[in-house]
Amino acid sequence: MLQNENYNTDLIEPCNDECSFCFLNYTDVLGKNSLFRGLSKGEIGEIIRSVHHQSKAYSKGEVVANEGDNYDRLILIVKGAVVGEMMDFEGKVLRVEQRSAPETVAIAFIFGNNNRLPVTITAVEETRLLFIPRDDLVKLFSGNKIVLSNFLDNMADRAQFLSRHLRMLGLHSIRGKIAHYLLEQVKLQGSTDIRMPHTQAALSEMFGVARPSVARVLRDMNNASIIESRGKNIRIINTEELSTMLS
Amino acid sequence: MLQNENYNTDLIEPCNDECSFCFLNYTDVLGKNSLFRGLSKGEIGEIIRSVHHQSKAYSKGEVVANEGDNYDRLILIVKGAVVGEMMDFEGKVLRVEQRSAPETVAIAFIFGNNNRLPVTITAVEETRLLFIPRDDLVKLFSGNKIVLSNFLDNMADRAQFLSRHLRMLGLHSIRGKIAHYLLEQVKLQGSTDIRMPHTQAALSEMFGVARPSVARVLRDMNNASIIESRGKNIRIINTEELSTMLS
DNA sequence: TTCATTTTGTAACATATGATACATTTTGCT
DNA sequence: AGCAAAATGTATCATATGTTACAAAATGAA
Repeated sequence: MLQNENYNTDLIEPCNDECSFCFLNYTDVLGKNSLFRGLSKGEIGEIIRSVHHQSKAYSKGEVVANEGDNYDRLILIVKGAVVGEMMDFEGKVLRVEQRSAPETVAIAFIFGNNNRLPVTITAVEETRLLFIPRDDLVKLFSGNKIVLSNFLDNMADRAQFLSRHLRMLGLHSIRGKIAHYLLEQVKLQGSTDIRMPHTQAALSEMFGVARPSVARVLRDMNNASIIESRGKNIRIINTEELSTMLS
Repeated sequence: MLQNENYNTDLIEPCNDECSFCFLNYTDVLGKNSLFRGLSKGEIGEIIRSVHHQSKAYSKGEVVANEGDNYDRLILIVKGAVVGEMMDFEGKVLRVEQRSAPETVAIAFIFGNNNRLPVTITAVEETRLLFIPRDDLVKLFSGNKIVLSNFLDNMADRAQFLSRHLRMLGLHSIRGKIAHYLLEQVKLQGSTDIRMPHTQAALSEMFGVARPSVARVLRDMNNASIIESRGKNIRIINTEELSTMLS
């Protein structure tokens, strides 16, 4: 198992008072992070300046943190994207979520009585993360009701996401999962002509199924004239039929 | 679908200043709720007295709230137990969790941008619940750092639970799920001679599988001399073999 | 103790999905 | 444009699981 050599568990030293790197480079993207919604750039800059924090770059494929690691800090994505995955010892992967700048990472697990990371976090492209330790978060909450409120909203949104994922995994067959995914993409892309943003391998990891089984279901939907697919490009022909697969 | 006739969405009127019913009857059980860990009974009584709240009784089988309902209050179980389940339109059920006094209910979903209940909550025995609206919670947090800290821990614990459930549903076959359950019961009951606290029907709903399939896997484990089962009474014979099913 | 209800056990068959292997097509980099 | 790597497509067979029905055993209430 990869050792956590990049994820320092020691207290993070703050940048110096003139840390122009963080202030100048990150307040723009942090301003778009829902944790700071309702705050001005000046206020965000003041927050970054006043808390311990660390900025670190990761290359594509590099592990940020491992499943089971102690998790007691806030991670903000200021550039790039990461994926969170659960794995068993036989190499099977359950891909939970990909998060991109300017979002947070695994915000729901910072507190609690057994706050260990339930997923392995890996950079999927050149990525830069900003770390803020939990104690500094708590202080921040004391002094800033807006950040606390935003934090509670963020945690709740993550719990909602986990519940939806739970529902999809526990109530649907492969066909139901794929139908759900396609309908969601139709909604997101605003058209019945969509291009899947995930490979079939990624879909199989999201749904906990075998990759050739995903291909087979897509082919069967083709043959049943429910969709018309060419690789990642898919035209939905029978939206209602897809919907009935979700019942 | 059952109408939500018992779950008033109007602002909850507080008990009067001499609400002996709540103070005398509930501070004992509330004192055992992790939300109030670190507080004295006097402090808890003062909290209950100062927030809007409502107490309501439910009979066995009565629906407390439906999946999809707006969810903007704290529910504390002062007596009895409830179950949270997801359902599709064909009657398939995914049982997420049963919660008992003195625990909270669905604490992770009170805040957020789309705070709808992801489960239907039903009383599984004679049950009494205490409701506190979200706005009063927010005020409580302002004045009490301990309750805020406990609340964040509670939310994080629920997120951990959802993640473990997600992992179990997404990475394991039926055999893996049952093996996991049996090993967990061994741990909880402190013996390899256990009595399943759930019926096979309940297990099938927890795992999202068919009830006769649960029976078949248990029989197969019997035949393979991994367990020795008589109804709900199970003796684990080959703990290592069960463990390998979780890899 | 009795009895109705609930739970468990099981069979038979159908369907779904996994596993493995490999060919073909697409994509991204140089 | 070319080429290597990644992704998709597909076949075949095995295994897992669902469905339906019904019998037997266990449980809880009277």
